Amino acid sequence: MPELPEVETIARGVDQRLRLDRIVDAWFSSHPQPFKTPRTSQAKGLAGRIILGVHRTGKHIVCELGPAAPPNPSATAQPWEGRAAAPSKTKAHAQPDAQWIVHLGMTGRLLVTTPDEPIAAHTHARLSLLSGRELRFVDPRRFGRLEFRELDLRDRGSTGAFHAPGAEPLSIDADEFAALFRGRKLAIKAALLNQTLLAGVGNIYADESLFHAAIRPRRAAGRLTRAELERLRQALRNVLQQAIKLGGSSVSDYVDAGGARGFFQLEHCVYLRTGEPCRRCGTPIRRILLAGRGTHFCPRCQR
DNA sequence: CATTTCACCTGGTGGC
DNA sequence: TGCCACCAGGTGAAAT
Repeated sequence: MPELPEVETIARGVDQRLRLDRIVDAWFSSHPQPFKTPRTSQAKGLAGRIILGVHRTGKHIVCELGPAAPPNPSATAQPWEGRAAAPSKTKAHAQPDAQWIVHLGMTGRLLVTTPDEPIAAHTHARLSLLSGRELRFVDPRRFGRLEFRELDLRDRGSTGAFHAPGAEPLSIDADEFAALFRGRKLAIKAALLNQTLLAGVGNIYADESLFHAAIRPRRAAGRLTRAELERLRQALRNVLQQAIKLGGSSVSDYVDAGGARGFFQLEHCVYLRTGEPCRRCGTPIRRILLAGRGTHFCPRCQR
């Protein structure tokens, strides 16, 4: 489900709730698909580690993890009875030396729950935490992926050790943005969806940003004028920022880390509005197939 | 190399 | 109610 705004919302929600909490134990389902790193390695690698912070890159959620053994020897002697994610100065200064990387695929959810919360169907991971809560990964279609990696010495302490390959649409400048599409013959919509060019744009925000930039999805990426590309860059940035403000788009079942729905679906101008009147000109929104994806646009506003 | 197509999954919806 | 076709936020491998 999740594109950049949804993934950002979830990452922030998990970060707020679980920063400086500690993973006590990890359970995983027996389905093989979600595990980019073998389940057993993940379970072994995660157990006992502290969560130093959680952030987004592209459509990936990255949990920065610290050592399993508390750096303060006196803390080792204390039983793990703390209920809150009680931060201590030593913990706060610890450097990440491992990462848990979550990709939600189409239907993945990452939820912070109480342990008594009923286990949803298609739950593939449950991390129990020192605070008594759980971090759960639920994914009916199993397109999501979980990965655990230890950082080598070179990457220690740098929160950027894992990067999505493409550029970040919220921070890319006009020159870099234009360069991404130069000489390319594929449709601009297909280019927007290519994660090695731009990281984080999916079907909803590709369609919505092309509408706001008044550009037809089928236009060849390399044939757009500099002015059109700049319109597109700003439209994309505005749409993504607004969507983050509204907690993402809940089209069918998206919810954030606390189970709350987003509201940006109320602002959609074209996505899943086939046949409905364009919000700007009243012309019925058209749907075509492009790059194998449903593609929605206004035939009058978008040229 | 650039680009397109398809397989991977389950579930919801709407037509008959 | 059942059955079926079609649709769905993503991506990576295979084909072109």
